[in-house]
Parts: sequence; C-alpha cells; structure tokens
Amino acid sequence: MPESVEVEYYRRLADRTVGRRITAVDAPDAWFLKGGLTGRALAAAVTGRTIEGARRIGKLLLLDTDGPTVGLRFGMTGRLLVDGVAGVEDLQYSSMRDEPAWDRVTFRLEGGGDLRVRDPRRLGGVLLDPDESRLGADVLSITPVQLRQALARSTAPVKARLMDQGRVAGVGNLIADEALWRAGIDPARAAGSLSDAELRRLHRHLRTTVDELLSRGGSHTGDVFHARTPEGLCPRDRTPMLRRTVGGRTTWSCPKHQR
DNA sequence: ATTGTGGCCTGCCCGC
DNA sequence: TGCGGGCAGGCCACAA
Repeated sequence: MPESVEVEYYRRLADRTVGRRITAVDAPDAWFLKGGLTGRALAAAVTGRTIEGARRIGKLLLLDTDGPTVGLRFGMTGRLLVDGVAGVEDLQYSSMRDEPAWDRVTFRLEGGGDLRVRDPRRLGGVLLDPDESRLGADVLSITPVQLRQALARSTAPVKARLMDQGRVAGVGNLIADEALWRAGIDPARAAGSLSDAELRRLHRHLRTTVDELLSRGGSHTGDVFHARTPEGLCPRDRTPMLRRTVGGRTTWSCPKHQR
C-alpha cells in the first residue's frame, strides 16, 4: 500500500506537472474531498493556477501552485497517474485494473494530459492548504534526536508511536514491521522503554529500511514481507513468525530475536 | 493529554 | 459455478 516509499514515487512522477497550468478539475466523488472542501471550491481555487512544485511529507503529497497548495492522500489503495502513466505499477492490496470509474479527482492540464488519483476503495482524499504542522518529522530525514522525542516517555507500543503520523510521518504497517524486525525490537514494547542503544539501532534501521525499499521498488519488497503468512518463518533465524494485533494493526514479528 | 477501539471505504480471495 | 464472509490498513471520531 502507499506508504512514504510509494508516495515518494508519486512525488517524482508529479514533478512532470511542474510548470504546467491547471485548466479544469474533475471531482466527481464528494466523499474524496476532505475538510469541508467541495468540487466547486476546489475548481475555483486552482483553475488557472500553475503547478510550481511537488513535495512530500510522510504519506502526504503536496502540489504547490502559484495560489493554494493541494494535498493528496492515497490511503492504502490510491494510485497517482500523470498523463496516463502510473507512479507505481505493483501496489499491494490494491487493484491493477484500468478502471476510470475509480478516478476520484482529476486535474486537467494545459496542452492536454492530466494528473489524477485512482483509488478503488476511496480511502485517500484531497485537501486544500492542508495543515502541514500536524505531521511529525519525515521518516526519510528524521534525526536520532527527533526519533527519541517521538518515542520518549510513552507507554504506547513502539509500533503505534512509529505509525502516529503526528510524531513520525510516513511509517505505515509494512515499514514499521520491517524496521522493528531488522532492529530486533518487539513491536509491542512500550515506546518509552527503549534504551539509548535501542533507539540508535531503530533509527539506523528505519532510515536504511526506507532507503532500501525505495531502491528495491516498494514497501512490499522488505525482507520480512513474504513471511507475513500463517506458515511464515523468520528470514533471520527460521523461527515461526508471530501474528498479533499491535496498535490496532495486523503485526508480524519474530518471537525469538525481537525483544 | 494520551491511549485504545471501532467504523468507514470496497475489491479480492477463499471456502462451501 | 456463484455467492457470502472475512480481510486488508490509513484515517478519523469517540470513549475512558
């Protein structure tokens, strides 16, 4: 599903729209417009505007125009298409069908072409001038100090804190499980119970996990991904993987080396 | 404030 | 062969 890795691919794809002017907006699905936004208001705000940049904070894609900023969220099944090209071909848990009925918002661009969000399950959304201050440090650039601050003095499971977008932006279920597996930390541990050494280890693995998933091609390319089954064995020590719900999410971990 | 839970969205997969 | 239940997880509302 789109975690920070996929949204980073989307950002790179969206770079193709920089310098192009928006001529029209199609927003047929009112549910997809968030924060009281209407199709009419969105069209009025951005029609005639030129896209000046594409940024990403966590899982939020931001399109800066010479007017307002458009925020795009992809949930777990949303794909970005620019001029008919998909930002991600292989999206776990979504559908690869070419189904225009799933286009929830389309920004038509001058001279032909467009940028659209295709989301079968409608879990994503569009925001106008989203409040960026509500997001924590981005996982691709988070510092050890920021990670410590995000986890310190919390009794919540470390995995839940990692996935709290207001503390660390961009960690979804697969990245959380992969990084904690690599760091040898039990996802259910209280976030505030990590030692300095464990915090440093987690920070290192978080960064390298995301770097590797980016170069491999997606959040589903982690070492532990194929072990997320009832018969799955830990790729490191061949121990049967443990399936639990942690932080409200299906969680796979190794009961032997994750402590 | 913090933490946990349940609901929403709907295509897809499995078993009968 | 068709059908129905369960599942996936990001996000939000709400409760304690």
